[in-house]
Amino acid sequence: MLNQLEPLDRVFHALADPTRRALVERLSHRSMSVSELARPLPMSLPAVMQHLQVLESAGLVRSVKVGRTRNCALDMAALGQANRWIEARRCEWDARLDRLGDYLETLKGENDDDQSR
Amino acid sequence: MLNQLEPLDRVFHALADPTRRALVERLSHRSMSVSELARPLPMSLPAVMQHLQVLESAGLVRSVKVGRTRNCALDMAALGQANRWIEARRCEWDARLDRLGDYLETLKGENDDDQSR
DNA sequence: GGCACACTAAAGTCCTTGCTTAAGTGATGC
DNA sequence: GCATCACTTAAGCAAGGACTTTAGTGTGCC
Repeated sequence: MLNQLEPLDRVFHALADPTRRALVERLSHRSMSVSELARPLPMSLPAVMQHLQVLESAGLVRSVKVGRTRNCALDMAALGQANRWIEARRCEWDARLDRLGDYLETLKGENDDDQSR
Repeated sequence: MLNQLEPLDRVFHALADPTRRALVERLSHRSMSVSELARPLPMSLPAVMQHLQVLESAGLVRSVKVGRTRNCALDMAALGQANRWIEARRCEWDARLDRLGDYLETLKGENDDDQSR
């Protein structure tokens, strides 16, 4: 990774970890505090914090400190970015299949011409 | 990462690298040989091979050897998997917003009741 | 005030990644 | 046959990731 970390790098990297996906999954139901998120997980609280920092720097999670607790909420925008990249690939893929289909149609047409001659 | 690598882990991890996304992007236009994929990239051919192996083990790319060249093609199925995971999060998020909306409606209704008394 | 609670920061360890170079292997073309 | 082309394998290495433990910091409650 020679170049600056692009947003998509951070988003996909954040989602590549099962613990972080589990956090996102639970936050998609409702927002929670750090310790509430950490409670069911088989690791230390600092570890969970670090995962949350990864998610936050990817833009997937936003958090605000209220008193001594930090409340974490999902931010769908970053997920939307990832989604759009994937959708763009599908579009190009479909366009490719269309071109292939057109090409085959052309071949078929030429073949018909040959036969009608 | 204590547990076995889940499919989604591999897919998102594969997509987290800009070089690999570029490969997927070009393969979404048309399939290519390894050296054709490697030509524009500023790294050695073994490095590109390793990226392709990551993509292939994630199920994003399939390849067949024809003579002495290996032809690589995109496999949309794995991308679909990633897409579905993201969509599922969005659904849950929307459901959460609906519940919130219902709750606010309920409050409003109760408030109206109070006023009509 | 003072104790507990909810984080936060720092340092250290071990494993994985993303490259590199060098040395194969196995078709293709003359 | 033999050089060339298109990979393939292996080894090595610097950097980054996923934890840990230990030691703070700032709030809330009695």
